[in-house]
Amino acid sequence: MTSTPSTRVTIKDVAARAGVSKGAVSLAFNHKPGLSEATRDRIFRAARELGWAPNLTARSLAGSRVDVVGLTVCRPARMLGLEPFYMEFVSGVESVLIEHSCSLLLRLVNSVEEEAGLLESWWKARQIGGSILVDFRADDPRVAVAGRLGLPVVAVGHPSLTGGLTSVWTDDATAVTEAVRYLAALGHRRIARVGGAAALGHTAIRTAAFDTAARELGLAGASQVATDFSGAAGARATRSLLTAAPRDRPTAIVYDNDIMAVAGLSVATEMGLRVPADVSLLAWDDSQLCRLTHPTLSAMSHDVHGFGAEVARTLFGAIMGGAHGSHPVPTPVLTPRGSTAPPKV
Amino acid sequence: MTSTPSTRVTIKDVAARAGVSKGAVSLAFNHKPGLSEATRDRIFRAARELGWAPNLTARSLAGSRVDVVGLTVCRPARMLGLEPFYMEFVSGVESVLIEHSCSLLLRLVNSVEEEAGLLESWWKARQIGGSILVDFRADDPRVAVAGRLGLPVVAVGHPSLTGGLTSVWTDDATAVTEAVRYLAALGHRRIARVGGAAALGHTAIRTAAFDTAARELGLAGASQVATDFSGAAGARATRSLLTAAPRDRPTAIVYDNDIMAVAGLSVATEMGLRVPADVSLLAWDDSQLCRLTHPTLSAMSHDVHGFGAEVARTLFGAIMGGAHGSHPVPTPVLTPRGSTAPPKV
DNA sequence: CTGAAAGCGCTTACAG
DNA sequence: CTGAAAGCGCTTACAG
Repeated sequence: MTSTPSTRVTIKDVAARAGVSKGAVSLAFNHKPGLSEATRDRIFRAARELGWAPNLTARSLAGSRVDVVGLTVCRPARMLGLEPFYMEFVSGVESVLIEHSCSLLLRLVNSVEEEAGLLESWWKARQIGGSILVDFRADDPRVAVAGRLGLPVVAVGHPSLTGGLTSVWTDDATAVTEAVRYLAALGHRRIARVGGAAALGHTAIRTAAFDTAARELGLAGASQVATDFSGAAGARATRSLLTAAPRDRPTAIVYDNDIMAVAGLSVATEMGLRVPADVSLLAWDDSQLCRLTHPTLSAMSHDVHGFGAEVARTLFGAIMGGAHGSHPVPTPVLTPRGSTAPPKV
Repeated sequence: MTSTPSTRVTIKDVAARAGVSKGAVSLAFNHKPGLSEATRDRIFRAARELGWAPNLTARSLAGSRVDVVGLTVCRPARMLGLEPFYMEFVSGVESVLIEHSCSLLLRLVNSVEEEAGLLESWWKARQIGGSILVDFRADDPRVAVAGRLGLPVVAVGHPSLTGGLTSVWTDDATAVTEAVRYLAALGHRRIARVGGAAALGHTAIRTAAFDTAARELGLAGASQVATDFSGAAGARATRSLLTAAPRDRPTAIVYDNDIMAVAGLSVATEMGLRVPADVSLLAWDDSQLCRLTHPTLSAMSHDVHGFGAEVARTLFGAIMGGAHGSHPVPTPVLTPRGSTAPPKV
């Protein structure tokens, strides 16, 4: 055991100890050809003995690549903690980053403008090699910024929102349609949707799809309301929907995430309505939360971890210069549980 | 508007445009004395016109500091998404980092050993200027690693767990004691605790405090069980507790987080028990989730965002070379809601 | 108050 | 298959 010297050991020390040049050490650690097996071994042994690892800062400066990818998230902090979606998404991203010894630079921001500015700073400061972009809005400023800078990105969102950037997306329109058809097939006619933040592109897509599906099925009693994704907003929306006269009241409600569905379930219970006998509830995203309620919540489920992994994989493609176009991931599928049933009328 | 040149602009270009040396530009951007107001202005104008920002990679190499702090989290990904605690904690950390233009490097890992190794890699690779350490275990290897490397850290955990590292901690023992006393004051004698992962130091502290409090109050029917913090485990533990014969069954249950309390509430409902008439439930951490259930959950509440902010502040102190010792943050306080009441016997 | 030079720790052609 | 040199974009003494 060699004790760690108090002064930092550098590539020079390793080269000296192995009896080679700095260049040779560099070749060995970057797995490049041009070294004999024996030399390579000597170098790695010397490095191990000295406890040396390449200084990634220096490597970035000298080379070109940066082993860090960015992720900015623009949602109120209080709400984020309650969206199981994000942490699962991040864990999926991480699972792929780790294979590339790459790290995730995370930042919570307050506006898309700030988000666009941060992207530019990070890129100009060479802090990131690429970035993941989520929560697209109409005319999102990040599209132009990424294009102008030549920043490698992967946009999480439908191609219609992400202006030609490389994208990975979920077919929300199809999923919403399936949700509505399922409830209609159970016999529901008055179906409501408690949607997410109206400013987000994917909310708009779901809203349009819901309208279309309701029209095609001739559902006169269909209605929608936008919220901010919070449990409190979901509760409020549900309360307002359920206080209508029984003959106008929806018999089924679809939610845009699962936290609002959980809140909606409480409201229904508190109002003395039985779920699913009096009202059916359908959640979205389907985290573990949906299996913790009573009754359990039916949901449109989604492999969020896998989604994150696919996004990371696509980003590496973009950084390497490949990966263009749009990459759909599997559409959320209906998972019926205890909160949906034919209406009892 | 100057269009952005396709080749990267550097400090040299800015210096040339402002008619000064690179050193002068450096002084200006680091807010160091030694430049006339006029020169400073010229430099900033030139930088703005060229759209230049310092390359942080080069700055780190040349200087000493690194504007990135690390955070490793060792919990199963699936569970993380459901712990509102983490995202709120991270958002608190971010709120302080932003003031220092500092970024957060996040990594999910699978073991403390991996965590300790990662810390060493990050530090040796000069990727971080310091790190936040959470979820301490008995004989945690990170204590030695941080000490040996001289890595500036702040350990989130009771001083008895963090081996002399600078620490920020919550007085869990006092909070547990308050929880037990409150339930006892309501008249409960058979109180159970559904704890978190046994391997974690703070779980051990809570377990010991619960035992002591129960003994001091002469609560013969007190019992505890360890879980993995997941809703599923919380549900299982609750079901097992509540299937006991009525005269042995606990009349109150304290949980180590709120997701398990939510799961416990469902189980009680599903078993036909009324909350709080038949059994009182007390959650921990108190995210928004506790206000979304029916009845709402009483909880030991905690400013998790503020906790994260304090941790980040302390870390900056440690990086600057100050900040030693242990820093307690406010103890969680009891927030009574609809899930606790005197036992109906 | 300012300029020229050395150096941070690597990588990358380019010679040998 | 290996070595010596230049350069990545900054900061920091050290002269002037």
